[in-house]
Amino acid sequence: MAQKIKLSTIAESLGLSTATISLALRDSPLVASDTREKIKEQARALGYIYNRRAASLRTSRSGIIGVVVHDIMNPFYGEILKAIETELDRNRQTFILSNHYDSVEKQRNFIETLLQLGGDGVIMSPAIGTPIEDVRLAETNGMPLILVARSMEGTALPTYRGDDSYGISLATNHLIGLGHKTIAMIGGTDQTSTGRDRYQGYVNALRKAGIEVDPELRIPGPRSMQGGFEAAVNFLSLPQKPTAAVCWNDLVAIGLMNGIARTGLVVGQDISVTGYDDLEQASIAVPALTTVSNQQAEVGRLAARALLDRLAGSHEPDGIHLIKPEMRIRQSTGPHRPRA
Amino acid sequence: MAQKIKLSTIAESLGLSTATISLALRDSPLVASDTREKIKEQARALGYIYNRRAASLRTSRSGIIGVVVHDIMNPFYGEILKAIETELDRNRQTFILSNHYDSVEKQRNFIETLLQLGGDGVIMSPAIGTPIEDVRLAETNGMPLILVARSMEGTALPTYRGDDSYGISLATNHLIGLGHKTIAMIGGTDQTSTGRDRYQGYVNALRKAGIEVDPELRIPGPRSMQGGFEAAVNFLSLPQKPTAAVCWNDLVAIGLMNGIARTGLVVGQDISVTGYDDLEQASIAVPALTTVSNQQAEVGRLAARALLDRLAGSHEPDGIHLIKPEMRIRQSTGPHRPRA
DNA sequence: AAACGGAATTAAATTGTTTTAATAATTTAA
DNA sequence: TTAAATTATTAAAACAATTTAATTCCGTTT
Repeated sequence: MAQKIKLSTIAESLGLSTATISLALRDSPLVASDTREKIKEQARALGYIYNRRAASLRTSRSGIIGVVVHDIMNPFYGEILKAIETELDRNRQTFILSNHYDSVEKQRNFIETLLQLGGDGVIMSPAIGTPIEDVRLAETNGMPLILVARSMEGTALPTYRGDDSYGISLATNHLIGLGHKTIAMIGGTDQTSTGRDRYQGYVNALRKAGIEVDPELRIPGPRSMQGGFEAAVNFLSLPQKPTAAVCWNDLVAIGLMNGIARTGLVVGQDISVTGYDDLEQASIAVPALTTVSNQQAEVGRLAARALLDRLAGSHEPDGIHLIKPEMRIRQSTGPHRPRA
Repeated sequence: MAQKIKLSTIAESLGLSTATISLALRDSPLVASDTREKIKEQARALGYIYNRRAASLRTSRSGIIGVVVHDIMNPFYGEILKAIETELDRNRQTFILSNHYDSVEKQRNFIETLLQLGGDGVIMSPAIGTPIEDVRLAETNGMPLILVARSMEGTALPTYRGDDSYGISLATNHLIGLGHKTIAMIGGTDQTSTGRDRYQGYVNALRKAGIEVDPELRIPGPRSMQGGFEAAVNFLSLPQKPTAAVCWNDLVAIGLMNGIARTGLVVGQDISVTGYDDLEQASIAVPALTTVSNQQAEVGRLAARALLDRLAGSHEPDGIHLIKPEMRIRQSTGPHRPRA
């Protein structure tokens, strides 16, 4: 409970001014190197703690960057966040994390809080239905904004995400190549750009192969393991008797596989299933999941880099940057075999 | 890029002083209610943004609470975090989240950053080997600290976690009750309090049942799905031919089950497996996982509550608060059947 | 000895809010 | 009417740093 140590405490104890202390602690060449050392030593000895809010009040730079995504517990975002964290850490920026759970209001609250704290910038995966004003709010207050994983219509904001349409077409083509003709698409929503892109990729691949698109084979649903698990029953009782499923993501795929396994059918033989994302869990699942690597780490890294560059003054052109996904073939897919 | 709107901007535009504006915006009864309304309206119209760092410089309250755990991507912590988030949100506190990945240095950096930002308090799940000075650092600078999920020897800090010893003994007793005698314990470490407690619970249950404890049956390892998956081979080739495994947590258990399934053995019949935590995934796994609910949500909520209460001035007694876990019996465990 | 130049240090203004004590304006009581 | 009490508003001093322009202190050079 000793009184707070501040610049002036150090200054007085050494018979110097706060200006000198401030400069010295930030390694300014303006102060003689031996004084500098003496000051740093004293700061350490006294247990001085730099007061960022006082500093940032003066400099209007806080070193805080906000990151808001749908759900940090979702491993897909988790991997992106890890990459962002690494990149920001390396540049000694503090980051504040939040979920918006697709609530526009929660997202706006976050942006407001960040503005109040003097945040230097935001990386966000916009909530479904994000109004353009919320983006403006950040911008007009001088807080640059980068989008990640999802894009937003009607803005020219710098955006980093996987090429979903291409990625899903990879998975679909893989199944077509194995002889499957009745391929369902499980999970997810059409309310996000990602959703529309993924569905489009699936449709495109089928069309190109001359397979007719049957809207009944699209089973939307939660993007979670639970969602996939619950979709299994619907999927298996479709009158079209699909022999393969393209899933929204790995979580849905694993849930679906578990659901199918409960009925005694063998995934990879009776039914083929593909995932999306290539989470850590994908290679461990039983059977090991054929999926598409969405390059989360790269997406996150690029987004963070883009923000840091912008803060450093460089002004790269805005626009959507699509990262190319890659196919990972494992045991959950196999040659077509008609269903009983 | 219009100039910053601050209290004085509003003050001038209305011919009042900043003092009045400041008071009005915070609903002080000192200012007449019609002036108050006029001021709020004007603030809205001008797009005023409250500058928290200026305010907190004056009040030395920032509204920021730090939370640092081993790994936010780990669903176990995820569920705790979600509960903390809910509770803090409700009290309009901003929270800053970080992983320490059991690096004492990363953890200390976090504490320091938080101090610099004027954080009001910290909730942490201490990294393995956290030195007492790091805790003192927070305390001597007036930042109260609450431990969650793990405890720390030699401190009387308020701590909220599950009763691990009791929880694991529930699982072990369940297996003993099914007739199993050779029960391995898979995953985790003995370097944390949690680790020691869990091992103790296992040992106690065996002893009480008159079963000799064989240290060879303890296979420590990473607390991840991958860890469990890789432990499967070791587990199955133990000369003692265990028929059951108590796993560190659900992730390890699911990994282990997957590993076992790859060899053709059937979990729940040939081998019984228990998890710990009762994650969402547990009930979906194939077979559905018998596990122990660690009451994460309750643990997180209580920890957040404790911190908020402390910040509000109440001084509840310190010490460890153990939350009682509960058994969830599903299909991954079954009656003893000797191995070939 | 005066003038100069460079290096090291500092005075003082600034950042945007909160708060206390003081003042001004209004109402009530005597 | 005046004094007292109440209500509304504000001046000015914090809070802890940064930064610019000014100052002091040297040793050199003329």
